[in-house]
Amino acid sequence: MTVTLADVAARARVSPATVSRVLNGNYPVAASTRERVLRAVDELDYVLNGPASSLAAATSDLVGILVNDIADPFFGIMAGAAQTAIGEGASGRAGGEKLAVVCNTGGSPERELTYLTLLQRQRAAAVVLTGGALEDPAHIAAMSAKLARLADAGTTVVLCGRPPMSGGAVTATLTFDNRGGGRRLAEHLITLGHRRIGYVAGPAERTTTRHRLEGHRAALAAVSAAGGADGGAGTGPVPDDQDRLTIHGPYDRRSGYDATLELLRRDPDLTAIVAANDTVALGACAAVRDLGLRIPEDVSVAGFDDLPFSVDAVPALTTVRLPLHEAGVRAGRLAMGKEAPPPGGIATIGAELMARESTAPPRKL
Amino acid sequence: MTVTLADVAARARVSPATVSRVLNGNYPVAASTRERVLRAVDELDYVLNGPASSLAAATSDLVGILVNDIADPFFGIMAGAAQTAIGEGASGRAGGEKLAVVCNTGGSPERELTYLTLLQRQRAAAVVLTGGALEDPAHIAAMSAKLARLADAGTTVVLCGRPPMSGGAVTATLTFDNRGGGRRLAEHLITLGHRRIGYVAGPAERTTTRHRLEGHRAALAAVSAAGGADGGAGTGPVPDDQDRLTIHGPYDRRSGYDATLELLRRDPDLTAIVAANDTVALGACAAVRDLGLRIPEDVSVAGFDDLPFSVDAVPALTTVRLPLHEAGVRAGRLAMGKEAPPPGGIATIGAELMARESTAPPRKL
DNA sequence: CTGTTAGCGCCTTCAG
DNA sequence: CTGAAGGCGCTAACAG
Repeated sequence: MTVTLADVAARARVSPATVSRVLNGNYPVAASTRERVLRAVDELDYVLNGPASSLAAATSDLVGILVNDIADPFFGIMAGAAQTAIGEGASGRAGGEKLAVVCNTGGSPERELTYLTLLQRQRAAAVVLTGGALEDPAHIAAMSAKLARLADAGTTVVLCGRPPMSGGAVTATLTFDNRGGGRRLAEHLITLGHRRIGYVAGPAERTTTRHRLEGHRAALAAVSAAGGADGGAGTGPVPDDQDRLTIHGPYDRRSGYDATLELLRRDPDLTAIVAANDTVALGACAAVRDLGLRIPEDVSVAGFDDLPFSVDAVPALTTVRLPLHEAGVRAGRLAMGKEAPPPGGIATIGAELMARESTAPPRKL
Repeated sequence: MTVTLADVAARARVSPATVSRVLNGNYPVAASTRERVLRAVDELDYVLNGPASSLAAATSDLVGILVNDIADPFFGIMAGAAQTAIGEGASGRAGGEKLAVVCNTGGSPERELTYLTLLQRQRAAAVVLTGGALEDPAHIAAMSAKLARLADAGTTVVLCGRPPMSGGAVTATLTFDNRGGGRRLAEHLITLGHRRIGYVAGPAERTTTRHRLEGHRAALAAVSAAGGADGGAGTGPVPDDQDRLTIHGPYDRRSGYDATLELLRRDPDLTAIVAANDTVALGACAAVRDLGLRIPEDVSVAGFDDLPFSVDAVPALTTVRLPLHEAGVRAGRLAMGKEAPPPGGIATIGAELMARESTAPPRKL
């Protein structure tokens, strides 16, 4: 029924071994012979049997890219970039094409592990893990173990937009400067004069959430430490119990909407809201408006990530730009071994403040 | 080095065949034996060799989901839903999990074909093609041939959000009513009194683009046909040369921005702009504002798809809702054979008008 | 219910 | 540069 390598060999009047060699292009073959084989392949419409060749060669051309939420452009942009970087470089049709493939964990630790097992089962050539990680110790241990096993089965492991992991299983790590971004964003607001700032954080237990929040609080703490001197420039002191001004929730607009309503209820004097990311910020904006308040005159709002739609928000959203595309491309190249890992295996990717119209000095009281 | 099925068999003191049977769970095995085998699997940390089992069984647990642009939530939502529908149903750890995997073609016909070949090579269990198709005859022929080959190699083929293809290779098709959606959106504008409507279309040669545009024009043609009677209700007659009021471009905000500027230059009396999708509409809104015009007082703007951010646009975007999540889930279930194909293999999925604040009656002249 | 026996289709030494 | 032979790890009939 299905045509095999042997059929091609027969038609080209060579041995199966020769056909294999021209198909893999990793061994010298006479040009005329190659020609003949290629023609036979075409005529027979032959397609290599992946499982068979993976079995024999003990490797496959599968590369897995794990994302937390495929419907979120944050991941879509990185994954698309990585996939492109992995897929290209193979000319024409058959070559050493890798099958770059994205797996959506939905943020579930079980699914993350399951996908890794499935990928291990397929003997994947490489695995790229994107986005923030869960901080649960049990899960971290399970992940480390799994990655270690993948690594010594020959799978390259790359982390993209995720903090470094201990244990030598990871080939390269590209980590975002979420802490620095959070800090710069807070400093921007502080400079504008804000002191009472509400924070709609991402899901608890996630590294991204924690780092952004830490940066934010560090900047505020610096103001408090400076005391009356600097504090006087803004609208009063920095509130003591930051926890009361922080609400955790998922990375969606609903969370931003609900949390903002609650935050403004807890403290109607808030002059600014910082959101976990741009999507959440959109929800926050909607809530502020529904309360009859203006942005930024009454309340400033800021996001994180600088997704494509953020510049078109009204008013244009102040946010922190992460070079998602570049990071994805680099992760893809790293996974393919097309690029040397950074010194120490870890590279930190900068986060740049994008000050736009959704933030302004607080209204004079 | 790596532990194999035989190792597990030895440790559990059974034959390899028995181990295989408990792992695949498709054959009766005594509970006590199963227990013993499972324990051995755990102790040895055994992971099935995918390629080997695919080779022997002549099938694999890979399911491919092809998307045109993974960074676009339109595809992300469908793909995520499909992936979830495919992945679930397998309890615990090892079971008959499918590896649902998304492949990003970037809208390139070559990559679409390449991915199909790669999936064919892996002997994928099913393939889901999402989103609009290219109308190039050569590409259609190549796709039909490729899908036919996949189908008779036992791969299930499902189309999701894509028009039906001739040839019996496709198991099921879920097609969006883009034409009806385009028509209803235009009718909405016409009812409001608009007659001079600019249209920022998607890429030429794509079915989605054509269908939405056809619906739009059909509605306008109906007004023209009605003549002065109905035409008198709006701001003048429907312009003759619709082509002049239509500009094609990619599905991004930049395209919406640039095209809107050009459209308004060509005809400053335009009272409404319809965009190919919501992302494009955002760009159109930005252009309208940058021109110093108000939405919807001076110019109405409408999108298509109803992506999550559209309700938070300012003003909230009038658009056409496509049930992307539901369609994705259904496509996933169809691909897994968990659901019977619709009668005739084809189901049309409705598109619902979401009238919001970005559209209003045109300003009186 | 469980063991035995053959391959699945290809890659990879090893000769020539 | 090319052919011959063995085996990758697993599943699928068959027996028992």
